[in-house]
Amino acid sequence: MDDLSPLRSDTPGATSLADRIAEAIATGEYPPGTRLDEIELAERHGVSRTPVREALIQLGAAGLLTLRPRRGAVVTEVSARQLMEMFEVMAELEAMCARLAARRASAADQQALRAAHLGCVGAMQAGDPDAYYLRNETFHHTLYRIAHHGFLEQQALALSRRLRAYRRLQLRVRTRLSSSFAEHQALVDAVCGGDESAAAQCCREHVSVQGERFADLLASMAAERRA
Amino acid sequence: MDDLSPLRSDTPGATSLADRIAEAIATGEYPPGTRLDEIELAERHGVSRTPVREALIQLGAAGLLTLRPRRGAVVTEVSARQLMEMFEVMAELEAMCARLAARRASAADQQALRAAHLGCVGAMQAGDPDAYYLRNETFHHTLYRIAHHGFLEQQALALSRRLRAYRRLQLRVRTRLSSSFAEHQALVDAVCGGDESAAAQCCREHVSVQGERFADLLASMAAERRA
DNA sequence: TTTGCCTTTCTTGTATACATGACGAGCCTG
DNA sequence: CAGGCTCGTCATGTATACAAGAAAGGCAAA
Repeated sequence: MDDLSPLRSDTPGATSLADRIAEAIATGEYPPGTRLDEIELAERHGVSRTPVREALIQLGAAGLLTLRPRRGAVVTEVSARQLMEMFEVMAELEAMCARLAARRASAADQQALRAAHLGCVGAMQAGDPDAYYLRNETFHHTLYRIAHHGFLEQQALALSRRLRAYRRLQLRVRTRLSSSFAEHQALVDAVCGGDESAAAQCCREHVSVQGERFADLLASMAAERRA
Repeated sequence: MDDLSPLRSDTPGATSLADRIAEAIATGEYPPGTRLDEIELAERHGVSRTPVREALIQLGAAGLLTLRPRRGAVVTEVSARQLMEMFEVMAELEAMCARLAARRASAADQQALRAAHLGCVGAMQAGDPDAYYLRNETFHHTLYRIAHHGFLEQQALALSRRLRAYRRLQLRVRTRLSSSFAEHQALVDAVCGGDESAAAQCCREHVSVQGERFADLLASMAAERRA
């Protein structure tokens, strides 16, 4: 579990209130459009409204919540179009990571990427979607890290967090897993082979495909929710 | 003046407290490393500590401030390396904007970009650095807008805000103005000519050059400050 | 019955009081 | 005299009280 925002808590064990709420959003406990009541959150977490408000503001700044003055906080609803756009930017950031990784990754870095990829494969073969979700996240985070570009890593992680709830929905689409594998494999090969443009292109396609699938899924879910 | 974060205030005239503090950071009133005292800010703005804290948290999430628990908020200090990295990501985002703009910009959009460019030229010829700073900002914001990609525009604006204080320092480097002009001109031509890759490449170079110059400047300023 | 206004209630926004941890000054000791 | 420890002071973190706007429900009039 990665913590929210650069201002990381001093005590590694204790996750911040904002993190816990973000986690609840990511897991779908608070679906998009859910209105978050400050008092309820305060009681649930055993604190007063003040820290709750501060957490909500943080999440609002991160884009996970939409705060309307005097009207409370709701989990940000993103349209299919917006989601596509977010995935497009994510693709570009990851492509930049891939390009840099192909150029800069050390042998150990390459090994880490391969290991993360194998983790995905294992989870896929075990047919464990939850494990795959986590392994896949690790794989992408590994890519960000081995680009050796601190700020880019931060930005990629931030956007990745914001898309987390939607990425989780990917688990429902069974066919995505195997095709995702092939795409990861190509990326690993390109990065380890030092082929910058191939790595970048791989990434763009991989994430873009995800974006399209998610947009479809979201649209169908929205229809489902209305029914 | 653009407002901070997607949660924009309801009353257009009234700038939020966070915006005012951000402005003070951008203008250099609070240089990097400055410690912001909650009580002092509260008194200065005629409010209590609560809204001040909320503003600080917002700015912390945006990256302008670094909040350490129990140790207060300081204006984020970025190293020359970090600054370079931020400009590199900015370049990539702008390149994406340029690529999209070259593909999607309408005649009116192209006209708007040309107009913004002429504004820069006018300010440059008038020898008014402050005006140039504003016109230049408008030019870039216009580019973001005519890419017709809402989320990308948001991201670009956010990073642009974060770099604002450093962009302002550009004014000191006299020679930047004229070379900046040529770069802008090339970008305008590429976008209006619909040449995606040329537009993107232009942007990357333009912003990267800025990044390098700023890194130099920052290093010299840091040395100056220590003396 | 429906529509518009008013009132009521509830939530958010702000202020203030209190608790707690950090930093520094001063003292004691080696 | 130097170094470390302790205590005091102050800023931050949290809780609570109060103010004010928004939404919902009821009442009256058409």
